[in-house]
Formats: sequence, structure tokens, C-alpha cells
Amino acid sequence: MTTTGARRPTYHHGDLRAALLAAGTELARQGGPDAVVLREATRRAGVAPGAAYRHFADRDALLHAVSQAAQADVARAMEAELAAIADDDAHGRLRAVGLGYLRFAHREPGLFRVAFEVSADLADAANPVRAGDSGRSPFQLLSHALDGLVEARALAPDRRPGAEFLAWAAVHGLAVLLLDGPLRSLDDATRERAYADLLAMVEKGL
Amino acid sequence: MTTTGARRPTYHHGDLRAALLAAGTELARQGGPDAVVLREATRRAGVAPGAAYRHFADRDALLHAVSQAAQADVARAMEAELAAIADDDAHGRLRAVGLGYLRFAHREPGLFRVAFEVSADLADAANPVRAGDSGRSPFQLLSHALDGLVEARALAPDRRPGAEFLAWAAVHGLAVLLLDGPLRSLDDATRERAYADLLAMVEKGL
DNA sequence: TGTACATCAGTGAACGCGCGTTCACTGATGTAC
DNA sequence: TGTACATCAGTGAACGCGCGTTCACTGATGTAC
Repeated sequence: MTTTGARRPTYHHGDLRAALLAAGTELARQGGPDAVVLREATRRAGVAPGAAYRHFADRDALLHAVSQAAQADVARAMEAELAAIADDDAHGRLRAVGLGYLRFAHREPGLFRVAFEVSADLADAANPVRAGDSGRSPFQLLSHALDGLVEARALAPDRRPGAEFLAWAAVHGLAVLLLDGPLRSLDDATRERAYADLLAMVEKGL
Repeated sequence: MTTTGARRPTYHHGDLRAALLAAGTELARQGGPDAVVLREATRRAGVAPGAAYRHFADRDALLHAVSQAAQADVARAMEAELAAIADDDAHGRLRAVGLGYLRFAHREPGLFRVAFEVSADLADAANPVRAGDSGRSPFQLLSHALDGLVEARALAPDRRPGAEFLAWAAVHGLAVLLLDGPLRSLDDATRERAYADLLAMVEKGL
């Protein structure tokens, strides 16, 4: 379970795979995808570079594992926002889903990037990423919220197909603009206001 | 004016700065920001690596020059869409602005990335990027289209502030999803349909 | 028109860097008897 | 309970790679007289 370079009492590590994943995640947190450097992860785990190859086929395999862990973090953040909203408040639940996503992007920009810039099969139904505490991926949480909107008769069924992509695009775009675009330096209140305005636009526009 | 590695008849190049910029742009086109490699640009210009430093302070300076050229390309694509729309069709002009942006992203994903992932001052009013044939940046073209919407009484003036960020976020997000997200492999008709749906959502939601 | 000379664009060789990956090995672990 | 042995996780040294950047230089250009 050694995560940093502390001396190991034994020749074997114990749980190197988890340690490398943790180190890789910390690197991602600080610097995004490019910062996930295999050698640095082994250094932080207190292990020789080659040892990584017992647990990951190559650097890309580590990066993908970090990406999936990050996607799970996003899903958990969304679920945390959902927990505060009543089951029958369909609009509130859609907003919570978006808010969780946006707040996570701002709080953990590095992880957010790794979650969504690395893997291409984010909405791959054949190979879903089991992600949050509920086992739902961010994409599935969004889909579910939109289904709720249809059930509550707040969204016409004929507008439902493809709606997740429109909503996702809008929210994701704002997240990206906040990360390294012109909105980086917004103060807290203005930023939250932008979240609310964007989510209102999506609700109204769908 | 030698752009490729063809033998130069003279010791001097003639216009190495332009050649490096062209080579860097070609690299960006094929592989995005990371592909803009200073040594490769000098190779393509048929010149020693060190020669680049007569024209660019470092690799980052070249990358930024490529980014600004790419932003100009985006602006030109937007202006080309605008040219087909009547001056008094405010809604049409806003859609044209978004369409130009989205179609460019799909046509030139590498350049699109370099244009918007490299520089942080895209909407920096104090230091605007003079960009399209009209000298307007993509951001300024969008702002102008929204102003037109207000003038045409199609957008309430009190909803105007910050509207470019909402519209931009939505469009940018869809572009990103199309580049490396789950929408990569959409066929032409479906993709254009997604553009239209998203732009309709923005119009209605603003 | 011709010559001397300053300028400075491009040369070419070298630098250190850190990376991903390979490989013959060592030694801790746990299983079979 | 003890011992032999197979397994395989981690070692450590090495590999080639390509990068950005520096630097003393060379030679083409254009300006002053």
C-alpha cells in the first residue's frame, strides 16, 4: 500500500497496481493527460520503472485506467448534487446533473481533462464505463435525468432522441471555456451565475 | 519561399518565417498542438534547427503564431457562411456564425484544436486577435451577430450581457464532442442535423 | 561602376533531458508433498 | 510441521529516440563611399 517513496519493508510491494493508479491520478490532477508519466508514477510508488509493466501493458493502459477512475469521480460528483434534489423534481434533477459536472470541472480541471479527453467511448453503450457509486456513468446519469423530464411531461417525447448530446455539448462547452478559455478568472458568484444561465438556456431550448 | 526540403539555390532562405509558419500549420492540421514540433518545421523548410531562432523566440512562439493563423482561418470560414445570408436576417446570421464554426471544426480538427486550446486570450478585448478578412476574430463575429439580434428585437437587451459565452459554450461543446467524443462517426446528414438542432436550442434558449 | 565592410540569416555540431520500453536477474511468496 | 520448488513481482541497468536550445562559425546581402 506504499503510495510515496517511503522504504518498503519487503521486496514485494503489496498493491502496486493501486499505488500506480493513485500516483497517476495525482499527476493527472495536477497537470492533465500529458502529466501522466509512467516513470514518475513508479518513482512515486517507490519502485523501479520496469515494475509498472507487471500491471499495465504500456503507458496508455495506465492513462486509460486513470481516465476511467476520473470518470467515476465525475459521476460521484453528479450523484452528490442529485442527492439534494427530490425525486419528483425533474427539472431540478437535470440541473443537478449539469451542476455536478460543471462544478467538478472547475474543482478538478486536470482530472476533468483526463476523464474526457482521453477515452473516446464515453457514450459507448456496448462498453459502458461503470462509474459512480450507483454504477452509472456521467452520460447515463444525464440520460436518466432526461428520461425523467419526459415522464414528467416537461419534455415532448419526440424531442428526446439526441437530447443528451445537445445538453452535454452545452454543458461541456462551458466547462472547457472555464478551464482554459476566457472565463477562467471569473469570481465564484459570477461563475455560478453562468452555470445557472447556461442550464436555463438548455432547459428552455430543449 | 521554399516550403519543402527542396534544395535552396542560395545560402539565405528568402522568407523563412513564412515557411516555418506554413510548415507548423501543416503539422497542426495533421496532429493538433502536440504535432507542432520546431525541429520538424525546420526540416520541412529545408533548414538547420537553429535557424528557427532567427524568427521565433522559442517553440511556444511558433505555436502561438500557428494558433493565431488558425483563428484567422476559423474567422474566414465564419465569414464565408455569413456571405450567403441577407444583412437583415438576424437569426440567419447567428446561425451562419455557428455553422461556420462547427463546419470548420469538422473539416480541420487539428487546426481547430490549435486555434482554441493554445491561446487563453481568445476574448481578450484589450488584445484582440485580428483575424478574418474583415479583421474580426471569431469571438467578435459572434458578438456582432448577437448585437444584430438585439437590434432586430429578437433578443431582449437585458439578456444580451454574457450571451456570447452561452452561445459559444454550446457550439464549442458540440464541436469538441464531434472531434473526439462519441459523435465522431456520425454521417454527414446526421451531423448537419445535430448542428441545426443545437443552434435551434441556443436561439430558443437565449 | 567598383570596392570595402558591416550586418545578420542560416550552418552544423553538440548539449542535456526525460521519456517509454526491454531484459536477464533476484528474492519473497505460497503451494505440494 | 517442515522442506523443495515453482511462480512471478520487482530490480537495475541499459537501449534508442527525438526533442528544444545554444554557440562559434560562414557566407550572402546591401549600403557607404
